[in-house]
Parts: sequence; C-alpha cells; structure tokens
Amino acid sequence: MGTPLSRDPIAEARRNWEDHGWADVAAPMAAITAIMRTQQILLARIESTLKPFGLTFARYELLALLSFARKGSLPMNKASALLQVHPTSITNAVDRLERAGLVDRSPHPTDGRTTLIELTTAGRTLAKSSTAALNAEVFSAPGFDPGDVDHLIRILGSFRRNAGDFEE
Amino acid sequence: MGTPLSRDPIAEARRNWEDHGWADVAAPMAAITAIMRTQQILLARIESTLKPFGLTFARYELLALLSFARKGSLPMNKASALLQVHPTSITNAVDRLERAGLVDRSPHPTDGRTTLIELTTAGRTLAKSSTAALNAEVFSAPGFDPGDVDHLIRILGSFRRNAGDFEE
DNA sequence: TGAATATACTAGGACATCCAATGGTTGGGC
DNA sequence: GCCCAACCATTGGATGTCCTAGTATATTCA
Repeated sequence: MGTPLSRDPIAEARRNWEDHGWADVAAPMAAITAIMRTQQILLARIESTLKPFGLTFARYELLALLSFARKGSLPMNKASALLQVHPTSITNAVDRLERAGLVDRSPHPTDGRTTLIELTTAGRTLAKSSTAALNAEVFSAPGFDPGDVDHLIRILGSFRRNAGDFEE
Repeated sequence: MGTPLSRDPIAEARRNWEDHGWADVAAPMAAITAIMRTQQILLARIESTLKPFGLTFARYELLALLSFARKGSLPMNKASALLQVHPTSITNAVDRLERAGLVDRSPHPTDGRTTLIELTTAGRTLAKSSTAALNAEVFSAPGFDPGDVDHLIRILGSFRRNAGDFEE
C-alpha cells in the first residue's frame, strides 16, 4: 500500500497507550491490532492469487468446502455454520458462483426449507486449480517461522474455543 | 453467529489438506485460516462495543490517531499511511466523521494538494470515552493468556516487518 | 520558463459483511 | 388434527474496502 514506515505504527500505538495511563491494557491492544493488520496483509495476498481465477476469498472458501463434502452437496445453513459467516453472505456467494456456472442450487429432497448447493464440473476443476495456486503462492511461504506456525495454531485455537467457536 | 460446533472446523480443514497430499502446507494453511477467523471474532467484539458511540472500528481508528497527533491535525495521506489503508477509505471515513461533527477538514497552509483533518471538541470527547469503553470491554479481557500476548506481538511483529510494513 | 512527471484527494463501481424484516416450511404440543 | 414457535433462505439497506479514473496542485528538469 506504500513504502515501509520508519517505525512500527503498532509499537507506537502501544507507547501512546502506556503514556496515557492505560499501561495495563497496552499489550493486549497491541496484539489485537497486530492481528487486524496481519489479516489484512494475508487477505490481500490471497485475493491477489485468486484474482486470475475470477474468485474472491469468500467464494473460494465455499468452493473448497464443497469440494471436501462427502456427498458432493451441502445445505446452505451448513455452509454458513462451517464457514462461520452470516447466512446472507452465503446467499450472496452462491448467487455469484451460480451465475459463473460453478455451483448449482437444488431443493432438499425432504425438507422444503433448505436449499442444497453442489459443485458443477467446472466448479470442481476450478476448486482444484485455485487450491494448487494458493498452496504454491501463499501457504508454502507464509512468512512465519515454522516454529511460530505451531504457536499460532495453539494460541488461536485456544482463543477460538474460548470464544465459543467449538467445543471439545 | 450460532451454537458452537462439535469440532474445530479449522482442524478439520487441516486434516482435509493432509489427506489430499498437501501435508507440507497444511499447518500454515491452518494458521492463516485461524488468523482470519480470530480477526473476525475480535472485530465483532470491537464493533459491538463502539456501536453505542455511533462509531465503527474504521472511524474509531481515525479518531484515536488524531487524538494522539501532536499538532492536533494530520494530513489525510499521513493518516492513510499510518493506518495502512487505501486513501479512499480515509476519504470515506472523514466524510462520515465530518457529517457527524467529529472532525473538520481544512486546506494545508502551504501545499494546495493536501487536506488537513482535525478533531472537533466533540470528536476529542468521543475519542476519550470510546477508548475507555474499548479498554474496559475488549482489551482488558482479550481472551488470550498473558504469556501468549507477548508471543503474538513478537510473531506478528516479525511477520509484518517481513511483509514490508516497516523497517528497523 | 514550460513541459513532463509525481502527488493528493475525490467520484463511481464492484464486492463482502452484517442487520432487520419478509415469506415459506416444519414439527412438536395441546 | 391444528396451530404457533422455530427454522431457512432471500431481499433491502448500511458500512467498509479496494480499484480505476479524473481533477487539481507541486516538483523536476531540459
């Protein structure tokens, strides 16, 4: 987004917090802000890799989820729960994927309320190739030390469990 | 967003990656996905805390940045660089903050291209009270172990430096 | 000095997310 | 057997982010 700054803006914010009498919460504030910024950087990389495939991250996630579904199809509310996004976001993503010929909607055989989504052949092919691209361009060189990757998975896993994402 | 899942969806995705021959990138994939989800959870908490103040996180960040500016004013391009967002996002945020009477725009005294933004009295008051709310409701109980907070700051700081956010 | 280049902000469009409200569909309790 | 609460998907509205273009101002250099 521009040239590197001479100093870390988050470290600067942390100093500001400490100087204003909020030293007790300065470190968590810095950690949370750093997560926000890291997500932004990673998302930009992912979107840039997916762009040639005509996909956004939201649509890719749905495509990938469907490609792993045993039956090849998934109810929309199930997708919403697994991807942890609002149902309307799924509706939006399916609208666009369907218009692009990558998924199909079909009524649930026994429950008239739910809609099933299923990959088309083109969708399955694109899921494969875009995943290969993400693996090669993003996940294989994420910018973390290998040891830090395990730390992150543990720390964030614990956080998500405490936040009520899952039990276990 | 719903009831807790019985299993961690990210751990599940990691297993899927390993089962499909991508074991070498499964762990970074899981870490990156966890960062995405963690950011989503934290952002929701922050937005919920800021809602009573009529602020969003984007507008709050700008307000907080201005409240720490020595001169009390900041060029828009400077704000864009420090918050690491696109210049048009700053324009958008300033539009709304200005309409709410929280900031003012004024022309730069010597450079006719740049616009300065400055807190109004109401803006300064709101910056204080909303920061107090965030400190009390989010940063004081972030959901991380104290030791993990330092780990995160170090790991993510290193990542951001490698990504070109800042030098040093 | 005058033209080419660089910088700063804004306007309009595409996309994603959430919330609130709507219209069907199910299924349990009486 | 019926009714109402719960559930599912969609629509419309608000916000935010980025991108591309366009306009205006500065700076550089021939």
